[in-house]
Amino acid sequence: MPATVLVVEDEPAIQELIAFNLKQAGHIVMAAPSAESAQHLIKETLPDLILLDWMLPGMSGIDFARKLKNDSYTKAIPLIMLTARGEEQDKVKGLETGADDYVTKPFSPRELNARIKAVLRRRAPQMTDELVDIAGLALDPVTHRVTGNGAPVELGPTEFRLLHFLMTHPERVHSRAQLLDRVWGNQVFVEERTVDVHIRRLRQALEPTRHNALVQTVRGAGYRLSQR
Amino acid sequence: MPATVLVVEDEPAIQELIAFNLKQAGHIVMAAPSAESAQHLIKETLPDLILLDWMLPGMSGIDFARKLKNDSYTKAIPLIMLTARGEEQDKVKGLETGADDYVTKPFSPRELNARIKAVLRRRAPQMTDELVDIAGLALDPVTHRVTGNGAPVELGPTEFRLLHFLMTHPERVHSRAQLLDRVWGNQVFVEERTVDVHIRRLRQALEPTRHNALVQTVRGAGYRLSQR
DNA sequence: CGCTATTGTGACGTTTACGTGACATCCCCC
DNA sequence: GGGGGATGTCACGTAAACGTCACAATAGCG
Repeated sequence: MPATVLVVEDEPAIQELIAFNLKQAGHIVMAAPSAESAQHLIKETLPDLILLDWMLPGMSGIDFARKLKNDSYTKAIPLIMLTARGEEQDKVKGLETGADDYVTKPFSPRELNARIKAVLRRRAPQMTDELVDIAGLALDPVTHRVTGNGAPVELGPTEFRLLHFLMTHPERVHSRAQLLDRVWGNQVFVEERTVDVHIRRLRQALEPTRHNALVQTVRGAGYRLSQR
Repeated sequence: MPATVLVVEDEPAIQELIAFNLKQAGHIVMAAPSAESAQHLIKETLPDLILLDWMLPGMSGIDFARKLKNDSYTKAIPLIMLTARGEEQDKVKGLETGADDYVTKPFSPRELNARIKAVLRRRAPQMTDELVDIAGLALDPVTHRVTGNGAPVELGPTEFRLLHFLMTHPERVHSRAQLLDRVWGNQVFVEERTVDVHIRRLRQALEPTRHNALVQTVRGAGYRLSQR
């Protein structure tokens, strides 16, 4: 949930205000006063989100936005434009910047945070919402329910995500590092052995329906979910 | 017949105008400035109606409409296209892609509301007006009344909408963010924990008839309405 | 058959998420 | 303009979930 946000804004006061708020919300903030200086910052750090002021010295925000959306390297980065009231009617009209949202100055910190959250949520990697069923073990991402041969299985959030990932990638060995990446998220610092503990908890929960045998240990490599 | 409407429109001025009018008419409004950003929003919130601008940055409104109508998941959602004057010759094309109606810019709020009402009446008998009954808990959207085993249940407006949404989308787990989108509207900036408070008030109101057990907490995920 | 690297397991302290009551504010109707 | 319901937010308590460790068990290897 904490994201790296690049703020491209030439007015120091506004820039600092935004930065302060974003930091409060737990995000990592980078700042650039112009499009030019923002360029290599983007290439270097690949922020999760860019806040781009409409009016900038040098290359305007519009042109910069267009440029970003034309570059395959930066195209996927969500973009929120900051516009001042009065600029919208004429200038926004007909533009094809590909911005994901707009915030009109003056804005409240709460509004900004909400919009950021919304934009980040929308590009969230949606794992398939389809029901997975392997050997009588069924996991439904929509209802968040797991059943073994019809009998309900109780899982904690992490065990649920772990099982979901294993079931959507069966027959394949996953190292602890890979599991940490895909199940925990790549920006967390946890011991690799923690995976073992959660695997155990998962097996324990699957024991009543004998489905625990599906979760297999591959010595020296990691874990695997397999029917055989 | 309050409905949740998604407005896909890239010009903030027009977007805000439409949103204002829809809210006046009692609808819940969500907005997205592009087809790409609208996609996730649709999957998450299942709006009752989509207002789609003809001209959009990135994927055009036409292509997006076609895509929506080809997806079984979104096919049933009524669609109204917004076209600018001079694009009229394309109306036919728009209707061919599966749009249920079109509105030409500039339009009057009255016209827009009328067309929305017509489309909703024609297309969505399942969501808007029908009485919902789950395990003896009955909710009537028309009379705005809720009864548990015949006994009246007193709810505030927000709790009513919350319960209505949960009852029309049962078994499914809804994150706090999704509930904020669907029950509050995503242009309202409210803390996620507020959902908890309203869930509690809802449970409290349902307590006398033991129907509070229908509202379940799914730790780390959200809330769910279920018989089991 | 014994040694060692690797994994299983139980326990424990800490963190996080949720439930709950209180409160301040807003808004509408009287 | 004032009173009451509705709403959003905060603070606090509790219970579940988490991560880590220590030690036991196991498998693989020579």
